[in-house]
Amino acid sequence: MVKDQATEELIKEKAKVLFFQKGFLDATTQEIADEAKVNRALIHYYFRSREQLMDVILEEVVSRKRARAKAIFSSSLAFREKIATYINVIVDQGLLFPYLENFIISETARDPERANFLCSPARTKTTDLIRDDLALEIKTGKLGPMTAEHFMINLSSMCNYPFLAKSILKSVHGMTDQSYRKFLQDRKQIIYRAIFNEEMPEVQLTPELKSILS
Amino acid sequence: MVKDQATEELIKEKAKVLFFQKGFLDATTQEIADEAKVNRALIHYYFRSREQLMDVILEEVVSRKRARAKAIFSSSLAFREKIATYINVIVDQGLLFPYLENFIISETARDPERANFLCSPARTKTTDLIRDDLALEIKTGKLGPMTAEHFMINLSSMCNYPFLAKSILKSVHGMTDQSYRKFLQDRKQIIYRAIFNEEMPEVQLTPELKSILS
DNA sequence: GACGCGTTTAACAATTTTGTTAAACAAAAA
DNA sequence: TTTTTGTTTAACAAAATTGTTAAACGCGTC
Repeated sequence: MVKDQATEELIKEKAKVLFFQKGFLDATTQEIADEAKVNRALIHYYFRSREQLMDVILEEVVSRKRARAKAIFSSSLAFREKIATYINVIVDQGLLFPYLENFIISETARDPERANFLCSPARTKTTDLIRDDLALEIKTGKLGPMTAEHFMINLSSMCNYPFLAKSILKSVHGMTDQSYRKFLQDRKQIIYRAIFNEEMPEVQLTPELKSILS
Repeated sequence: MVKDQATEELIKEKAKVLFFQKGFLDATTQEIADEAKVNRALIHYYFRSREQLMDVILEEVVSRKRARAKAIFSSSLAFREKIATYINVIVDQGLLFPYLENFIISETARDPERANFLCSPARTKTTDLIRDDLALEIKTGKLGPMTAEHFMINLSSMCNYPFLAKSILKSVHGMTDQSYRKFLQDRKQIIYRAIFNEEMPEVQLTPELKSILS
């Protein structure tokens, strides 16, 4: 026999619900166990320690994020379509898992070592995948001069920050949950136009790409 | 007699060092006491509970942030100079207190109630202070159409996110502490150009404004 | 049915962390 | 000098949280 894949997966899934959807970023092992309706000791049985459970979850979610980005940026889409798709995917994911970015940010801030082995510079970087396209945009004067790094960080800043600062934004601008969601939908257009100063195009995704991003 | 202002202040100051500069976002009362070289019970004597100490610190730092923004955006500077100044101030503050944003984000995420009484929509909002200027920029075609809210959030996203994601950015792009600081300095120009698509102007601050922002 | 094996549970132990309190201390007031 | 008031300390208590363990359980196999 092997370890019960189902239970192990259940624990991870329910922990993710707590972290990414309910926003209990410092949920205790007991709270995780409760959410999964299992005995707390099982968490230690399958993951040894709370720390290791966190590591597994962090690794999974960062991998997935990276896989998505890679799929988009190495697809056959036109450059601006890639960006449009990226914006759509990030914002949609944010709406689905509102605290996922908070989790990543807070875990990597708590222990920067984690970031190192999660995103070693040796990996395929999205910045490398867009460098040529970006250079062309800049050369033809369609975009101001900047490195691929700055470009990607501008992009992900505008996509992610509104989720990180959710409570503040909601209260400063007096938004309800509903108007906040509407606001985030609008941002897709806004972000694209902030970057390219033109309307965001409709993008047809290949079924293959669609499935990777779902 | 009154409570010893000096000791109370010392505790707050040292707590801020831990939170904002050293990045120990979940420092215990003992660690705070150690940093301030005082007995842990003093923290309870002056602030009653850890929670209340956190509240006081959060309130102070958000107030100060808001005061700065208000000073800039109600100054006599030209609109684009205001933005240039804002970018400079935020990035410089970030370099000085690298984890300050992490603190605000994580505290307001942990308990959204806090955000409500920190930034009630009744207050003077920076968005209101730029609305007219922004409308003019848009009307004259210098800027794509967007609300003041989206504009401000684009701006603060690009200013703040790089600090929040510090560890990830450093490790993805293989930066040292030094090259990361250089990178952030460069961003001032980059952010300004991303918004206005032109070089950032030199701004002369009035001595009064200078002192508020120091 | 008894055995073996992975899974699950309840109970326990250890640690960490917060909060309380009584007493010591320092300095100004009486 | 004694008293009073506010400050600081050490010791204690209580709660929360993580990690361990021995026993119970379910189930397929001998």
